[in-house]
Amino acid sequence: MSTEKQPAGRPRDTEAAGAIKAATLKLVRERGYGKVSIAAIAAEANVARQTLYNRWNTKANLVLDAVFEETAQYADTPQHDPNQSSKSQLERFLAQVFTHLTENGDPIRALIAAAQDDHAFRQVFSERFVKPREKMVTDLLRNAQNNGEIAPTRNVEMLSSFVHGAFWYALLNGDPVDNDLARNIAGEIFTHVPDRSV
Amino acid sequence: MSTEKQPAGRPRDTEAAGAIKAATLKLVRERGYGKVSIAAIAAEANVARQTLYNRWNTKANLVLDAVFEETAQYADTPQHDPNQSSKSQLERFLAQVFTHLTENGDPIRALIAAAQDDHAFRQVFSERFVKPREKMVTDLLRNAQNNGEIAPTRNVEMLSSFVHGAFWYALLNGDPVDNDLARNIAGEIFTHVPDRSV
Amino acid sequence: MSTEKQPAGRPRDTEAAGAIKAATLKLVRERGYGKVSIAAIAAEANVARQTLYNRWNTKANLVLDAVFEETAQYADTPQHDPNQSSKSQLERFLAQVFTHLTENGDPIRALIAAAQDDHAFRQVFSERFVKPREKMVTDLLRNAQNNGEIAPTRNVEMLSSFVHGAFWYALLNGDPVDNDLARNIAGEIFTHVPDRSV
Amino acid sequence: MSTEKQPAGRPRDTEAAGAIKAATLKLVRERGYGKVSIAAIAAEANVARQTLYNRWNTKANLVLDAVFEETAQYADTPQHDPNQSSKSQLERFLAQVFTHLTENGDPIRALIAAAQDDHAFRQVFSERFVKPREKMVTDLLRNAQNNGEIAPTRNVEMLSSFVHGAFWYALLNGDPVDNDLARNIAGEIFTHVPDRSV
DNA sequence: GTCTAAGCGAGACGGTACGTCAGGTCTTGCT
DNA sequence: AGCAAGACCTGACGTACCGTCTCGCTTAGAC
Repeated sequence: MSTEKQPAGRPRDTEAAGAIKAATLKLVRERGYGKVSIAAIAAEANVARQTLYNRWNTKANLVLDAVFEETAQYADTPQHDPNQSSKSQLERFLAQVFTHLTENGDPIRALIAAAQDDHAFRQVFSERFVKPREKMVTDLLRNAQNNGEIAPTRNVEMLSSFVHGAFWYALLNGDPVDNDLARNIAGEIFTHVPDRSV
Repeated sequence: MSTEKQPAGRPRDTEAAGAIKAATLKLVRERGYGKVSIAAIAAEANVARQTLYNRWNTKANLVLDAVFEETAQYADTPQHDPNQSSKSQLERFLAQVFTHLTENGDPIRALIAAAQDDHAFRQVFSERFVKPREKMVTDLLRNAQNNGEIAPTRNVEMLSSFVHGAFWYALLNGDPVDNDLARNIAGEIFTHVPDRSV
Repeated sequence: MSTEKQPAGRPRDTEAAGAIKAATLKLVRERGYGKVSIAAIAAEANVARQTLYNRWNTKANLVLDAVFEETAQYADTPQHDPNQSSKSQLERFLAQVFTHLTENGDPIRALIAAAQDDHAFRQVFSERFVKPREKMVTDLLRNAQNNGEIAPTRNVEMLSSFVHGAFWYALLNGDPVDNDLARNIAGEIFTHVPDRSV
Repeated sequence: MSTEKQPAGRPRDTEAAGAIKAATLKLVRERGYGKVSIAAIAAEANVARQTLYNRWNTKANLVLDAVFEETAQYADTPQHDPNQSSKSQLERFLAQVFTHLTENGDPIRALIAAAQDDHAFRQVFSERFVKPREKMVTDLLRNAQNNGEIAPTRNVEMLSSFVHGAFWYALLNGDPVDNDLARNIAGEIFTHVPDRSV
């Protein structure tokens, strides 16, 4: 039972949005963000150029939406599993993220790049994409801290920054973002645990 | 007596290159990378557009050169000073880098952005800009490890990644890159080893 | 008691047509034909764009109707008045037409312009607007010829052409279309009368 | 020996202007003014769209130039020939003009139409196209008046208006503009003076 | 009193053209 | 051979209209 009344006028083509996002991801993956024109996306989606402008005011916002949709599934907070060490949970979470990141590396790097040129877009990108992912890791680490897997003196926010920073750094510098990296990050974040005595 | 024979024809205007780089930095700082056209740079430098193309094939390369020149002074490996803890050395080094980074935030973020769209440029940028800076930190940390300020089991490369990743992450997300960040990074990297000397 | 059966469905809004025509004339007079969009007319008339398309298939046809309505009153054949010379009758008729023409100069010039681009419209425009007015003058002149006010050898159709041509020419070239012109035209058409002997 | 110094920079492609004008005339004749886009002209002329914008700011101005060039040859004042009656000279002049007019009817009607929407353009069109032609006829008629072929009481300007008006009227209403019209116009202008020489 | 048919307001849609802007190349005369 | 100047080709941009369409709602006569 929907309480939302349909607005006046012809309703938006329900398939268009999907087709456009799909076309966007496809082309950006194939050619790279900078080499994809809005006209090309519209053509690929079999949609008028204006239709696209009706919904997104910017290529960056469009790509953000497209990637975001693809990505939404990975945005669920990883379940806390008392049978697994936090280290292993982090590693598995990162591995999963990295898989997606490797597939969509180009669009995502393009988004980060686009965000550098447009303050407003950076806000949105941060709000919708960056912060939620950061929070997941922070939560996981805080949990670990509560469990004693991380020393109480550590700054979890900074550790979370280390985690994200490490793979952003790799991603943006063209270094591989893979299972090895996931293992190394997790290993180094939790490595100090034995150091409890110090 | 120069051993280099002057090539035929009019020699290059020795002042042009400097004027162009200065104009580039000025405009990019004022308007942001994406809103500066090559024509605008040439005009600002009182130089023909072609003169610019004679020297750089790309806006990105030009900005890279411009920033690089400004930046060269900060690229010296920090001297190892046995009277200071490595933690304190790292913090001071980062603080110094961050000062420069804050001034030139926009051009540098633009460079990182530009690198995402152009593989070749990413190589050059990495080679000339990223790797040298990374090495300084890695060296510093390795030194600390040799001194016992970092446990021998730690992965210094990954720690270095953490350091750089952390401020890239902050930089690219519009978070402040300041002395606080420097302190926090250094603090968290060296957290398990009390800062004896201070 | 109307013999026309009302067709099924909701009847047309009786006020819409009038409002649209009024809005059309208003806007065309204010901005000029070329700078008025159909959407603007619909907005001005507080009517949906489609309502407009339900009644006219073309901006030109709409303007034609709008001007035609305004103009219908001037389309009555001037009464033959035996107490006035034909010359004076022509002059008065032209003066009357010119007054209206000066008020509605822009829409009418726009109609003539529009007619140049669209053969079908030119037909309609000619049939509904041009020919009737031409006939009035031709009739007046023929009458004058019968009265001996114009030599029997003259070609009245061509003279009528001269009359209309003269003020079209003035109208389209931005020259004033006023009482002076009316007097001059009438004067020159009837000037040869004394020449009867030749 | 040209005193004009070449301006700095790459000189304009000398062939481009001609090619563009030729393409313009060709397309306008084929499709009609309203159905020719600037892009189509550029394509037909094998020239970049921008090149066209570099030289003309408006389709109307471009067509004006194109037609004007084609037309310049007809702009010479007809020589006064004492062996021919002015009536016959006028008829021959009109016949010549009408031939050109029939060939280029569409572009010229389009120019007249375009002039109705744009005040500035109407000025230019009048100055460069209309007035010179009007003057030729006026001169011819004045000459005839001096010769006694037209009564001294006649208003030559108005007669000239009749001549031009008559064929504009025919042209704009889709009536034929041919030798018959030329003969009729000349005949009616000179009607009261027997054409002695013929 | 429902049913059916059409008009209406609103606004999305596929198109076409517009004028602008930027990038990178080229072609002049001058230095 | 470099330089200033500027034209050229290319291609993308965002905007404006056009004429058509598709909704929900309204307004009538027909059943």
